[in-house]
Amino acid sequence: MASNFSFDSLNPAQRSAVAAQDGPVMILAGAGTGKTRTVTCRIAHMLERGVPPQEILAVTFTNKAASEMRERIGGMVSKKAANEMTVCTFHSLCVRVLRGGIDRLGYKNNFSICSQSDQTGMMKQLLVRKGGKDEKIKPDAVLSAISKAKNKGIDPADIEDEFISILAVAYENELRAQNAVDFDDLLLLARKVLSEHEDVRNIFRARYTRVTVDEFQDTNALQMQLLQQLVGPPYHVCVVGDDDQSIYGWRGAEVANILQFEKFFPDPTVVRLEENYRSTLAVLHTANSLIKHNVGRREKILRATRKGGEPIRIVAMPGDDEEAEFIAEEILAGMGAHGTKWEDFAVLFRTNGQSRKIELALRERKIPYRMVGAQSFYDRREVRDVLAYAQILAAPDADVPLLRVLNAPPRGIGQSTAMLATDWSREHHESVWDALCDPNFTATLSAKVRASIEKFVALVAGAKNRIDLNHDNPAEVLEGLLTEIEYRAWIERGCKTDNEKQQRGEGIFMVVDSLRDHVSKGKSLQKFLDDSALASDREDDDLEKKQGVTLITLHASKGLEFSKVFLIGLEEGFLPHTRSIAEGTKDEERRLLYVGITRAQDELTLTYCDTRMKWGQLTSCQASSFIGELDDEFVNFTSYDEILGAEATADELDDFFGDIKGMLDDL
DNA sequence: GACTAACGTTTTTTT
DNA sequence: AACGTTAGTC
Repeated sequence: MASNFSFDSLNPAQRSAVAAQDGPVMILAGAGTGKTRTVTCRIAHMLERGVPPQEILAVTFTNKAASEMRERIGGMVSKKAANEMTVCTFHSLCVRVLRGGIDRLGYKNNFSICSQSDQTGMMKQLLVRKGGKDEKIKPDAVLSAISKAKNKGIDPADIEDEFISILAVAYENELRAQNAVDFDDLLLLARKVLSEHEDVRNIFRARYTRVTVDEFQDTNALQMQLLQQLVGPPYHVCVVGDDDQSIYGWRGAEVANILQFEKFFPDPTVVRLEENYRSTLAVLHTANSLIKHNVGRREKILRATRKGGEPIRIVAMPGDDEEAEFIAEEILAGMGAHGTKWEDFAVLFRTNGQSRKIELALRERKIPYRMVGAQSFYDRREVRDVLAYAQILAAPDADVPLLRVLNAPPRGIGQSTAMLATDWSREHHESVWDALCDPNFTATLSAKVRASIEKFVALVAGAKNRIDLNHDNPAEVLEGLLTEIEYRAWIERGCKTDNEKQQRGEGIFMVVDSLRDHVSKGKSLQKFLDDSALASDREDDDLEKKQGVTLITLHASKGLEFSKVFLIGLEEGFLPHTRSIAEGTKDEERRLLYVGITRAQDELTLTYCDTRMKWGQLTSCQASSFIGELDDEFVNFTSYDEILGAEATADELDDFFGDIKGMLDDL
């Protein structure tokens, strides 16, 4: 097989990772150590050795990562081989398992997947129904508790908190009644099918003889169990990750998977990639000095291949306004250097709310910028509506999407009617759709409402028949339906600005167009809905093609790199975040800062403020205790005033910063 | 059933 | 400060 990579381009550690082809392998890949290159080379080598591409499975965390990996391998070996491999997320792998085998667990094979917003909608209703109004608890909090329980293998009925348990049981019943599964169920049920049905398990074990898992530090307990079902002896499994970059513990990621890998697979070959090609020694030394404060990690020290570098600046700011001004001015000044591009700069922050002032300051100076992952495409109202229409065309029994569009646009079926229909459906153990179709139910309503319901039922049933019986193009049917109900006109009426009008119109168009695209590739409406439910919201090319300074949360920055990084708001309460201190997860906050620091290739500036506007109120802030943990060999302490040339003798400044450093050390 | 006014809330985010 | 939610009114 033709291949386009050579061992010569790899360092010894990377080479041994590529060479370790058999049995369990764990690659501990520190930040910037050429992880992706190593993994793709390893798979390319696998193909070169004659492993059939169909037998290779690579699991990633996001769809984006999956397509990137496929592309890179395609660049090294043949495109054909790359396309014959399975590269996907855990969840889409599970959909593959379940679309074929879920009937063994008593579900119908045309189950629908509950998205995040579907789940929240369902839980909101359950809270109302179960009298959760007085218990001041939010739907998302309940769902997160249920998710954690599911991941730990706890039965909903056995959840300790009684009220959560009641809700969890009701939630499970609700899903079951709608023949729907949530994201956790995908993993849970796939594991169940594989563990309880030897024939299914053997099919998959024979199908995939070589398994690679990327971003292994982000996997949860359930994903680990699934992996164990999927991989049998002789355990040709390779996991890649970095425990120091585990920042998703709050949503169930188990660092234990990587810390105790040998417990799950026997005698693994462990390879450490510690040679960093990304950052200067100054950046790396500072990052190392921070992460050393975490206990119970896989000991590894990143070595810089790039010596020296600009010192790290830690800048004290009087307030968040000055912080924003300062960064904007620094970017302008930095652009003076020859060959510098806007894309070289990134501003990293802990919470999305912190970006606002930065945005304003950049906009004032006409500095182009791109916000990563702020408003997700699939959270947009019109997108959710149109998808809901598509969902009920595929399966009208899905209550959540049905209720969503029942009166959007308004057609005389309001909340009270929706309530009656829901109650009726529960009493008769059927879906809301069934209730709407049931003359016994509609007979209980006023003639006016009955007429509205009949019209709606005819509308949906008609469209569905055109797809199912007539085999019309689902995209055209959906578009026709939207036109008929004048959906777009209704949405536009609710817009305040022309810009918003255009945005919403585009959203509608994009969903329909995406469906049309799927259909043209021979995929079903069902497949389109699966993909949409599992899609990462990073509305792909759009953001990547955008030019400008990057504004991004620390979480979203993992895996990226920038020449010049500003990390703002290094204050106690933000980083570490108040809530994480309460939850006792300060280690993870330290890793978060570590991830942020290691994004920088050349220059790094950390800032903190004395005061900050918080919820419309001026509050005073304290420098983050993490600052005191940084080794100061390559660190330059300074302040807004000093940089702006305020009067101060060198001695005074030394004393001042000596004091601050002393105070921080005492913390 | 639709519209408006007061109210309360506010970490990170993928599947 | 800004957003979404809810309660009250027409």
